[in-house]
Amino acid sequence: MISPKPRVAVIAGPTASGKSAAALSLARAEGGTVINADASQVYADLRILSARPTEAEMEGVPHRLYGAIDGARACTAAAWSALAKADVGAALSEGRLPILCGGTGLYLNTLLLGIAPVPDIDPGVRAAVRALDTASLADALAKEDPVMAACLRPTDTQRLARALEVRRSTGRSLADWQAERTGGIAENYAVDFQVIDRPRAELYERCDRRFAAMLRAGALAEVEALLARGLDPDLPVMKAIGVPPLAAHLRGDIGLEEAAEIARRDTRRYAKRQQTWFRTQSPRFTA
RNA sequence: GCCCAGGUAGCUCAGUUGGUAGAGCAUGCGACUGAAAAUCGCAGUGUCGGCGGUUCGAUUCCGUCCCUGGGCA
Repeated sequence: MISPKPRVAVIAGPTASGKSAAALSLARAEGGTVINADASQVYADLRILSARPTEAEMEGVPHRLYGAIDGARACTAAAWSALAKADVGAALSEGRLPILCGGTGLYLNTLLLGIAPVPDIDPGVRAAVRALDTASLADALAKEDPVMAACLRPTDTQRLARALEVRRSTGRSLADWQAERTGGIAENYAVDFQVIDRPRAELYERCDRRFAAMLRAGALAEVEALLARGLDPDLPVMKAIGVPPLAAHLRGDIGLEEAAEIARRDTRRYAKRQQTWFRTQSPRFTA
């Protein structure tokens, strides 16, 4: 006797495509709980700049993982996945439809398909690795893990650092770890995966308009408050789109219009990357 | 009206001691396994302001005209 798998909805797509609105209407129609799948919207410090839905918009519909993590901490794909997994289960046990909504493809793939079961990295190792510059990372990795070094470009700072910290902290190559993927939930559910997209020009226009609205809504004050915390500039919150240029403006380094220009540009680039991701990296589920 | 500085890729500019040109940014395409709104890769484009002249050959030298900016009147 096979019981039908519970349904889990996923609404993915590039930024400013209208995912949140789509998730809301689905949630209202079917009694759902919206679970954030966006790497920046998880941070409490980024309400405006991450385009988190407002209290008024969320009215009457349970929302999870929006602003759930303090900006002083770095979320990760696996950490988010664990939280989301719990919220999916909780929603189902309440008889509600879990609706994963967001634009971070890596997070969604981690939750749905699993990820290499690499243990936590030793903090000392991590600190030492991240202190290295790109060339040193490439050199070190070539010596300590030639297999991974061959897989990566010698300019890809972030992946080089990840590969090196894994090798040093676990004694195994990341290539070995990645041969395995664990923790994916897709098999246990009927995944209703949909990508919301729009023509490039229209999407870019929406991005531009939305950034102007963010400024009107107090984006500068949000960045000012963030800066006042004196956090490590390498933290994800500090690197979210719009934060670096607005911070530069608040420091008096660039004009507001220049800062806005950079933020709009970065948003457009990001939207493009997301379109490529969802086109080529989305899991295919057959109903 | 005169003098000076410029007119080269969508933008800002570099360059060619004469052999039809290149960076950055933008744009397009892509990669993506624990920082992913991150990190990284690839690609295209030009009547080199117009018209003449010199030359085997002019975007480059000369003349002239037009346009822009600045200065002087």
